[in-house]
Amino acid sequence: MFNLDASRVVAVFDADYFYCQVELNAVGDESLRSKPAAVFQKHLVVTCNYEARKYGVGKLMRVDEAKRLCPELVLFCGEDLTPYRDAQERICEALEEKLRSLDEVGREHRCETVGLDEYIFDLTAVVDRRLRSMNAECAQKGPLNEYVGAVFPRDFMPESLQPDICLVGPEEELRLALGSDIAKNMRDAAFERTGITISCGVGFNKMLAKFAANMHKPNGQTTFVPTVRADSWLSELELRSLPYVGRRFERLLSEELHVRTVKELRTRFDSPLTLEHAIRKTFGKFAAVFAKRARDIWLAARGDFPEEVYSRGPLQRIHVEDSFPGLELFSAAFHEKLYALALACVTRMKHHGQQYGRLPRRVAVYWRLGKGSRRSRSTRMHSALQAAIRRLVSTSSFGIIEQAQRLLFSQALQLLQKNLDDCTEQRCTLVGIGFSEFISYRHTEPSSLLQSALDMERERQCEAVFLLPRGPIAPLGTAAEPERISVVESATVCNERSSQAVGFPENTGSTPGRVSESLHALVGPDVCSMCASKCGMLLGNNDPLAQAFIRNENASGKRTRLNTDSSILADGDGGPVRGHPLMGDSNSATELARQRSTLLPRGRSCAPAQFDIRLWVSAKPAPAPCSDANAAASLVPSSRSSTTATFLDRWLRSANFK
DNA sequence: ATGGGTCCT
DNA sequence: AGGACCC
Repeated sequence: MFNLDASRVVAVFDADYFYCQVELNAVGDESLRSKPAAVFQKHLVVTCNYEARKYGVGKLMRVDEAKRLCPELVLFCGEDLTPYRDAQERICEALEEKLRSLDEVGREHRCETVGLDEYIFDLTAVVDRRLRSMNAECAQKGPLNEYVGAVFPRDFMPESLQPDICLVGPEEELRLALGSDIAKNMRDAAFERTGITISCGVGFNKMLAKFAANMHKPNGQTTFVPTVRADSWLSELELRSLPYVGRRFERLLSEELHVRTVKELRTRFDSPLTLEHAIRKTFGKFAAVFAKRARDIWLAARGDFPEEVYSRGPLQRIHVEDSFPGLELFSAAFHEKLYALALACVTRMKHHGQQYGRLPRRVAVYWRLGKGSRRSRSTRMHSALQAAIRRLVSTSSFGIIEQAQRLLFSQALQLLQKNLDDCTEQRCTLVGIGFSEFISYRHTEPSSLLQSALDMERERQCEAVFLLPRGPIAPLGTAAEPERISVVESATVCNERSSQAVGFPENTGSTPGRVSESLHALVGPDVCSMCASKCGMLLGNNDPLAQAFIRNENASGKRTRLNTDSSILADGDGGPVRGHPLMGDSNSATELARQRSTLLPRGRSCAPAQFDIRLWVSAKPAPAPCSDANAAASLVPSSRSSTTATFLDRWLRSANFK
């Protein structure tokens, strides 16, 4: 029986026959749009519209087969994903903006994307807001569960069976219904803006919402209501239908544990631990990997899937590849492919860099020999290539793109030769080039981060909120600032990846000299001095770190290194740090520096690359009743949050981030 | 399979 | 770097 967490409402949006819809929208010819159509890559149909499906055309079918089934099939080549990425961007924006407009307090919402055509939103906050105002306004009217769109299982199961029994309370059902209304509005908004139809599922978690999204396609919407019948529907599924059960996992579960269906898994393992132990005992070298999923799978088999909705983070890799029947390594044709890929990769990098202010540090090559698996090698970019990409992104004159293309081609070729020169003339069936390990040289995120901080403060419902894309972060300085909302900004230098891995406190020990050094090396003096001014403004002139940084910049203008924490300590005058929202009024500068220096990981060289701004909002619950009324009053100054808000508002205006 | 993506080990 | 997962 279901025993699921019903505290969230999640919507999964799935654009219908996505590539094909994008292509059909792009052609002017109205009459073409009603014809059977498909998008192919190489010899495969990768997606097709419902007209084509009537003929039996399907995904991953060979093009010749599809043509045979449907001679008048309209075909589009979809090997270049640019138009689909553009469409994705516009759909995401439309959905996100609509949700913000539906939110009574106008908060920003970021979706999670899966592939290019799937968008997932956590609607909980908006739904709960609505519920509260409904309760306030019309508590008398009684619950009105007006679902928008279809409802599973009610609308999908024969009526002849006994009445179904819902497994959650009326308020939970109402929350789903509110979610379905919000989702419908979002779909309509996206269609108006982009002309793309989207199917949608609403449920208490990503898994149930995804099941629902697949139930009424195309251009349909379904809400998954957990009922007795829904539960038995779920129990009949094959394990492969559960999230994270792929081909390998399915095979191991079947061969080693003899479970094939959700029902079998439910009855065989009465707790996540028994499943985990069975996996560890029998899965051999895969034990470690799949044992970790045991709890998720066990819960998923019961309709519960606690995984949160991840907001879309920055891209981790930009990569282009091409496959072919077989090309002799390092032949002229092979070089031509590689050269063309270099152009595609550099072009993508240019757009991404200009839009998000990011530059890559590593370059990778990918290849496949014969029927083997895809291999890869990566290396740090040559400085000439780095410089070329930097110019590519920050200037607009012609000729630069070709130079970047040539430099990328040459380093990719080198990398391939180093690893493949002793390879005896095998057929190469795939090559690819990619950039990774990005650094930011300009801020596009902070303004939305700040907006979120303001939103959160208005809402006051969070105990602790971190505003990084992902990953747990321990609160900083909570001991020193109990029972109030505070906003902390900090300059951080770190590689984007390690910043996510390490989290906030460790990286707070930024050493200004390294900021300066790496910024100079990466983006040149112009951007560097811009960052310097922002840094000073952000940290406030009372911050010893900022002072040291600015002094360092002003005095030398180049890479003098202010490298040790002790030098920062020495810079602190020990006086009170006033006006710094982190420290309040009671902490000394030396204390701040001490905290930071102890937080800095010893001997850990995380290549200082990114200059980043982090915000930290924490709203502690009211303190326990205090017998001393004066002491209580001093702990919780009611003006504090409005001071913070004012500070933030001012900051937002002055920062002038775009 | 295609041409991408993600995260974890 | 490779291998699991996702579309």
